[in-house]
Amino acid sequence: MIEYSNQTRMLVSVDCVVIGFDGEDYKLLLIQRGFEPEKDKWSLMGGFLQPSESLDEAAQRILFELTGLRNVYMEQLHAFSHPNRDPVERVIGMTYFALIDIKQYAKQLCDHFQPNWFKMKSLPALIFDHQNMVDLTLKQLRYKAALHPILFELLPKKFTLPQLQILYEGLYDIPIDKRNFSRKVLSTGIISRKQEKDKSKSKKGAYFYTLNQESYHAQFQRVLNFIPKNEIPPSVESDQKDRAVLLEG
Amino acid sequence: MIEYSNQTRMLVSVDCVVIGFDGEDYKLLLIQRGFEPEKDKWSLMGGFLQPSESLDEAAQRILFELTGLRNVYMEQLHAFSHPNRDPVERVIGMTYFALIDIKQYAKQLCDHFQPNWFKMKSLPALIFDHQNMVDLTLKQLRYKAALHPILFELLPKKFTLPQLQILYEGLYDIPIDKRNFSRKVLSTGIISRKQEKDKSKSKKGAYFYTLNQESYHAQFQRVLNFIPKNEIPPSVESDQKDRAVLLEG
DNA sequence: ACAAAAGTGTTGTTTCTACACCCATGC
DNA sequence: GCATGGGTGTAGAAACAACACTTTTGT
Repeated sequence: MIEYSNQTRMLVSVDCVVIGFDGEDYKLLLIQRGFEPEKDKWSLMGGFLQPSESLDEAAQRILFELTGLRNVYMEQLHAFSHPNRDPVERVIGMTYFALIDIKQYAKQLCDHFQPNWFKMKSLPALIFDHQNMVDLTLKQLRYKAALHPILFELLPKKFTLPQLQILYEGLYDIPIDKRNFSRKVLSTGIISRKQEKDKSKSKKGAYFYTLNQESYHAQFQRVLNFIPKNEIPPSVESDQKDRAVLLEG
Repeated sequence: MIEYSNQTRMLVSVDCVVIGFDGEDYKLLLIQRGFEPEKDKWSLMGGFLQPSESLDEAAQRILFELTGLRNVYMEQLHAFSHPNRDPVERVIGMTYFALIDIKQYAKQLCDHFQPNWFKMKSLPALIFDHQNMVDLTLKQLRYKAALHPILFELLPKKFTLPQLQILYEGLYDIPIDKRNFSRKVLSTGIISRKQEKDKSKSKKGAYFYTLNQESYHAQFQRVLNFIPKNEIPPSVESDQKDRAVLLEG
């Protein structure tokens, strides 16, 4: 048999929601769409799935082509499939999300396509249903980060406890008690303190920490509790796949 | 513009992992594939995405066509996309999973296609990558059920605490202390005791309970803890989307 | 009367939250 | 010397796990 008869074939796009954190705000990486329709409007990093690649491979390829980044934390999130989501023709939109160290990106920036960071709180209008993809990513991120140490993916190799705390406070838009927070994080053993201090933000300076890779991977499956239970946002439902894959370039 | 040029269109299939529980064992609903290749081999409930329907709609349609069931708990799980996963041609496999009350199904059984229940522990060989889909579903179910009261979807309207406990014990293959278990479950307020008892399994009889819909939906987002923390299987990673949608037929 | 399953309470341990002061430094 | 942000400890409350006996009733 050569093919299935009487069935409709359709395009499959991969759209990557690329999230960064600059120490203060969550940022989203957007690009100006290079072709019609909606040419020059802001869009997620996207492209069409090619015949010889899997979705994971396509997501990596697209991210690399548009940003120059590899070896980034990435997950398949959800398929958006409304028949008219793309006005041109039927396109199934597979959403992936990526968490990246924004400074790492600054180095490797491939600005041929001039992607741009926008503050998550003030995004421009996005094409098609891309805003839905972003919304779902944030929901997923809030859910997952409440249970697993995923946010470390957004930080540079060396980071401080105050930085980490701001990261969590920003995601849930809540204040967190620093004593309880540091006790919880340190008790897991996933980070270790360095001699060195970051003096850029205070006179006293804050100790740098680094991730313990082994402990990090071990803890990843465990259900943690960095966020006070009552603060886990009710909008966050359940659901999840398990696929925390560190895609390898 | 009429269509995107120079891009490859492909088939999209929807495959439903339909899970039931008969009071003792987890069961999987399989069907004998109706067309070549692999005709008459055991397969998940599947079909091709049609031009006018979304994936959610396709999943509902397929489940209904093959089993006669509507209004069933269903989630989009993951897209399987290896280029050669179907030997005939490129097909993107969208996996959904459904949890159903097996007795409800017995009533509404549409046996035109003769689907068959198999014990999860002794499945026949499945076509293509369907076993991977089942494996991922179980992983997801174990993860999610440890945090959210999702397993109630597998029980009939009226059920007993011993039944519920067997359901949890079976999923994780662990024994659970019935005193702690009942205290935890009851303290959430998601079920209420009826006068009536189930005397089919003991002389003394076990009280029937029913779900409190309001409380159930309210609790659904909360992170629960029916399973002792150390028993949450380490194989279960993180990841999830949030999409606990009760698809409406 | 006894076997089989259902139901229920207590205790010690751990984990959580709430909360306030001293420290180090650059200016 | 003082303002700024960084670091640390304790105590009361809540949640958890471990554990064993009594109840019901069909035979």
